[in-house]
Parts: sequence; C-alpha cells; structure tokens
Amino acid sequence: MLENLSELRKKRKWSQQETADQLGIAKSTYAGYESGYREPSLQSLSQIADLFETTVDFILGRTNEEQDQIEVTNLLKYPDSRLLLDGKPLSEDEIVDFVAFVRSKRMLRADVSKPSIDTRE
Amino acid sequence: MLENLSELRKKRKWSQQETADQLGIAKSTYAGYESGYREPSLQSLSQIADLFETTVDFILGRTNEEQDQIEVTNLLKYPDSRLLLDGKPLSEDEIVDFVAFVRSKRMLRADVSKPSIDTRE
DNA sequence: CATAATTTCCGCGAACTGCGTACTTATACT
DNA sequence: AGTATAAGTACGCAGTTCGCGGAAATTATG
Repeated sequence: MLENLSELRKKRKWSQQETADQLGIAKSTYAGYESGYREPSLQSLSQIADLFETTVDFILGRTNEEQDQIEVTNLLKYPDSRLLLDGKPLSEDEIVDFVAFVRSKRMLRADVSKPSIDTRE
Repeated sequence: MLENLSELRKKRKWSQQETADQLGIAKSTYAGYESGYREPSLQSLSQIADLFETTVDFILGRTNEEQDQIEVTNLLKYPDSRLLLDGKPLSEDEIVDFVAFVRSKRMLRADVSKPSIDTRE
C-alpha cells in the first residue's frame, strides 16, 4: 500500500526528511508510510496528496484500472447527474425513455432470444 | 469529514445497518464514520468507495463531483464505449438517435428558442 | 576507506479503532 | 394515542496502531 509514494517523492528529488518537513511530521513517520510499516491518518493522507499534487486514490493505488464505464440502467437505481446532454443533466424520464428506445431498437434488429431486463428492484 | 457518506447512502435508500452489513463492519462503526465520531481505516475507506462506486477523494470531500460527468455529445467525438445498456456498449448510432430523441422532446416541452445543436464536427 | 547523508528499524506512550451494548429518535401498525 | 419495531446515536472497554525520538543499517560522496 502507498507504494506510489516513493516514486512521487523521488521524481521530485526530495529526501524523506525534506518531505516529512513539508508535511510537518517526523521523518521516521513518513518513512513508515513508504515502507508500508505504518499508514497515515486521513488528514495526513490528504496533505500528502496535496503536497504531491495528486489524488488520494492514486496514492492508494486505486488506479482506475478499468476505464469508468457507466451502465445506464444503474442511473435509474441511483439517480444522479452524471450524464449531460447539451450541458443539461438527463432527467430520469429521459433516461427511462432512452432505455426503452434503445432496447426496442435492439430487439427489432436481432436476437429475440434475449429479453429485455426488468430494471425494477 | 466524510459528510458525503450520508448522502451516498440515502441516495441508495440503505439503512446504516444494511450498509454496515455490506461492508462487513458493525453498524455502530459505520455510524461513527457518518457522524464524524470515528474515521475508517484506509482499507475500509477503499471498500466504502467501492461500495458506493465513487472515489476516495469524493468521500473525503476533496473533489466536488461524485463521478466524472459525461457529456453525451462528447461520446460522439471520441467513441469509447463508456456507456453500457444491459451490459452492452452503446453504438454510435444509438447515441446519435438518442441525442436527437431527447433534444426533440426537450424542444417540445419548452423553449423553442433554443434549437438543437448540430453534433457533427 | 572514511565520513556524511539517507533510509530503515525499534520501543515506548498516547491515541485511536472497532465492537457490543445501551440509549434516543423515527417509523409503522392497530 | 399507544405500542412495537426499526433506525440512528452515544459510550466504555480491549486491543491495536500511530507518531515520535533515537539507534542501526544502508547508500552516497570525497
């Protein structure tokens, strides 16, 4: 965990001491993070991300391994405003219409063997 | 800190108990996170981000958007299969049809003053 | 080599986590 | 209303972990 830290620091040619100083923590503390011996508090973690001008997710190695994919039907279960059209969020109704629209087209085109899926819970 | 948690959970209409169960922790533990009384370990934090399909940075309040917002018309410029319906990527044609579909409905509903925008480059 | 700089290891005290439990508040039902 | 069930909050304990200083080990530099 946090194995990205070492690289981030070395890329900047900082010593652990310098880095710790900038973070306001003891060098042994910071060293513990790099080695995996210790984990930082959430506050320290945020400060570290700020210092290296990166994200907490990157430091944690949560690299968006898979490019973010969005299943449209999930947008109906948990409404949010992630999809925009002409800068305006898609309403739930619009998404519902869209799902029905595409499904019907797909069904017309090909395999009737695969029925549409009920999106209700 | 972590004040986004409550919203993420409520949007899914989960109780604290249900959420804690999914995370494999005690409900009082999870409740402590929402109230700010306790902070999760980095491991729990990652699990929480996974459960809510968001980023650690968002949970920590380090970023405004829960997820990247996607402008549908941009998908036509740079096709990338990010949108799935029933697990199957939306084709360019499907997106084109959808854009036209929603735009026409939006125009019907309200201001005719704003014509649809040409999606071609 | 010798010396300095950097990194890693260690032990301690303080602080925090995670849990169960108990308590308060909200919701549902008759 | 009154009661029962669920939901959310607060608290104390046991065990773990943090953060630190200082010492060992490793690496860089002359």
